[in-house]
Amino acid sequence: MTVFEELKERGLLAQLTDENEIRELVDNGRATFYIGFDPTADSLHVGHFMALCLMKRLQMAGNKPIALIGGGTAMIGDPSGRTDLRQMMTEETIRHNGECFKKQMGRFIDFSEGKAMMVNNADWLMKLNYVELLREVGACFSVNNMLRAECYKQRMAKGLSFLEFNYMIMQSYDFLMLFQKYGCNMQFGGDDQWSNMLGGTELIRRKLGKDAYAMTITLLLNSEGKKMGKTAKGAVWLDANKTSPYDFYQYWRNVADDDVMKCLKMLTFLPIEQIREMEKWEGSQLNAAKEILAYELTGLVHGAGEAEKARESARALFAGGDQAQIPTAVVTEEDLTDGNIDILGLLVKAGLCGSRSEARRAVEQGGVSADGEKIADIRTLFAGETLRGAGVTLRRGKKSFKKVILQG
RNA sequence: GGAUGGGUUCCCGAGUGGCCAAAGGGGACAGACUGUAAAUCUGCUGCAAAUUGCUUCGGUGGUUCGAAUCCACCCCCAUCCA
Repeated sequence: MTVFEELKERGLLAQLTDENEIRELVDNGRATFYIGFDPTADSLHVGHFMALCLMKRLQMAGNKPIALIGGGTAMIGDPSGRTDLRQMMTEETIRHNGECFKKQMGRFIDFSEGKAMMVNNADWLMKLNYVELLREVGACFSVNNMLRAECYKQRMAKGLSFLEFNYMIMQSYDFLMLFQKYGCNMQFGGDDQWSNMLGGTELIRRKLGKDAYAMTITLLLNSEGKKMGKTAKGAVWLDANKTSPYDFYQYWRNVADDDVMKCLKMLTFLPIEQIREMEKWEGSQLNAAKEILAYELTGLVHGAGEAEKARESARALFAGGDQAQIPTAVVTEEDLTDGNIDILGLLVKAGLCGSRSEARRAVEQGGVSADGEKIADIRTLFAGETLRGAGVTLRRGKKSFKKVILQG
């Protein structure tokens, strides 16, 4: 099976400018392609992960990836598919975020010896001259066409600033620069980037009379049509400090039945034959598929060791077993009053509840237990000494656990 | 620059002097049922030393015993006109 066929089989491809040409280039390792990542946060998230996986697959097939850090485009903010304007970020934040991105990407993509490269569009965008740009590039864009672009649709109702309107032009200019500098003949990105990407191929055709190609990756939506990798608390991050390996594991362990196979196909590197076998599973058997999915992804992002630990913790908590791997929180003497700490304070300290009020409700509704014993009284006290050594395993609801240990 | 309509809690959205920590819906959280799934039913959803107190309705001042609600100024958004 060729790379292209595999990508297709896995359902990763959404829109392509020229399927045959792209298949040719990609299957023969002749593509130099780029994917842009705007450093809008200090960590990559699941959405970026899909793109990185695609990069890796294509790299393994001999194509050359360029990871573009959008240090310049982040100064503007992509309005595509957004309902409101992004918060403007300072140059300093953007630079910091860019550095974080760089570090994380190095773990997925091999940047050694010309196998891949990383560039930052701040290098050329920041020094652009306004009038020059308008004459060189602005003349190639039709406002009429831009306004028709799908990516602005949502914003036409709520309002779109001129700043953001220019995003497409910046991204198109990136493609032109990469084409000229590095012979980059292809751009990949999320499906919401389609209009922006077409802007680039169009610009290259107009300025240079040459063909370049664009292809989008299917947005990973769950069965309810929402973007995956988002929780109520925000994105599922790849940085272990922002989303712990255990929480990351649990996110995938808990996907809906209807979404497991799709995730396995699109996100893991398991052989497609093996996934096809699993497709026959149904009912509670799917639970096993979810465990595989969670284990595989945690392994890819945090390493096999962490995946193993997360799986053990989960099994321990849900199936009863070795509890050594449960995520822990630490309290100190300062958190004690007269040598004790009450259940509400403990829940808050453990990070299981956001406030004492919330903790109170959790207890009152019968959702809290310590070492397997349900806590019924909100005034329950824990002597500091009982938290030493093995500590106490707190549970809130069905799925939130924390082991609390007293230190110092 | 002018006219009109707006800004309410995580989101949508009601509320136009006290009965308002603020209807209703969504989401989230918890309970029952389950397979760590979905659906369904129930509870719950500002903070706290918790039958009470404190902070919140774009911002700042003011009127009033009392303001999300009235007044003044300001900021922001949409629509139409220029």
